Amino acid sequence: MIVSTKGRYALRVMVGLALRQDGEYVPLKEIAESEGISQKYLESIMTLLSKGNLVDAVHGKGGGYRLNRSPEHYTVGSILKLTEGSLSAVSCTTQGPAACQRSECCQTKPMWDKLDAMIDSFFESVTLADLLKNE
Amino acid sequence: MIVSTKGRYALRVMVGLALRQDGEYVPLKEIAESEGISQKYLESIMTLLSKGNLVDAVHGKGGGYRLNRSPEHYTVGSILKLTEGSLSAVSCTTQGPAACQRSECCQTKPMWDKLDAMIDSFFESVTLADLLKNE
DNA sequence: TCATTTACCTATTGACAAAGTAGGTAAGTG
DNA sequence: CACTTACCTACTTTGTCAATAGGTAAATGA
Repeated sequence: MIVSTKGRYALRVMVGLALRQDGEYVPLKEIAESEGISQKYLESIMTLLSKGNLVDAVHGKGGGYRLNRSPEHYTVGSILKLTEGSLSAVSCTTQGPAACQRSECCQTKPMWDKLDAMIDSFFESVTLADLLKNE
Repeated sequence: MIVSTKGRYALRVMVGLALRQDGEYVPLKEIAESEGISQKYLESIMTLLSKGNLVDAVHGKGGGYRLNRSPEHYTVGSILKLTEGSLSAVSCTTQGPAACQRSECCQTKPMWDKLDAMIDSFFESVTLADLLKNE
């Protein structure tokens, strides 16, 4: 599995927020309930999204989270890259040459690199707005 | 990560066997040493490949493993599917309807399905012979 | 036939990250 | 100033991957 729950939850939450773009802030508790995600676990995800400047966060009554731009300006890739460490299909391409001593002569590495590039461009080609179109 | 060491080792071993297609059987010990893989761990992988009928195995002196067809008749997909349980990028598309209750209404699922299909067709499009061409 | 070589089988361990839990602190609002 | 909300730090659980360990069965060559 390339994408963990963290990334998948993040994506679902972003879709959820995109559906209620009325300028209101949505409190974490409400998001967690409507998506059926543990409130505490979701906290760590929302903090990531907030620090990565994908959403605005406001404290106090009437506060919560909301998108800070329109859905077509978020790529799926930008969301996943923030929450997942790496989107690479294999570990040997991730951490530079240190990870695999054989990377120089490895007959399979070019294929992994090609796959990684393909996956990356796929995620960059899909926006939040595209996801909203699906039924 | 979508592909574990099991699958990557399997692929490297198959490439290694493809490079020495002289009809000789190559004992596990020799494969393990030339690839720098733990002998015992490799055992479990070779058993998979043998049971999946990707290689022939022969006991006793002069025995070992060898390919049972030419490299262009092995797709990377066929090798990885045998060693990896699933090549899916996310767990929610894998195990039928039991895995995710929201799969019916999930706005992101169509994207995951599309990605899985893309990855699958990529792996099916590459053969062992293609890997040998790379420098 | 028999010793050696080889593949095959079952179980266990260690390491590590993902997923979720718990409790407290700081900031902002009405 | 009380209440609501986000934010922070740490811990626990769980599960899978990777590797290890020790044995059994099959085949071969002498």
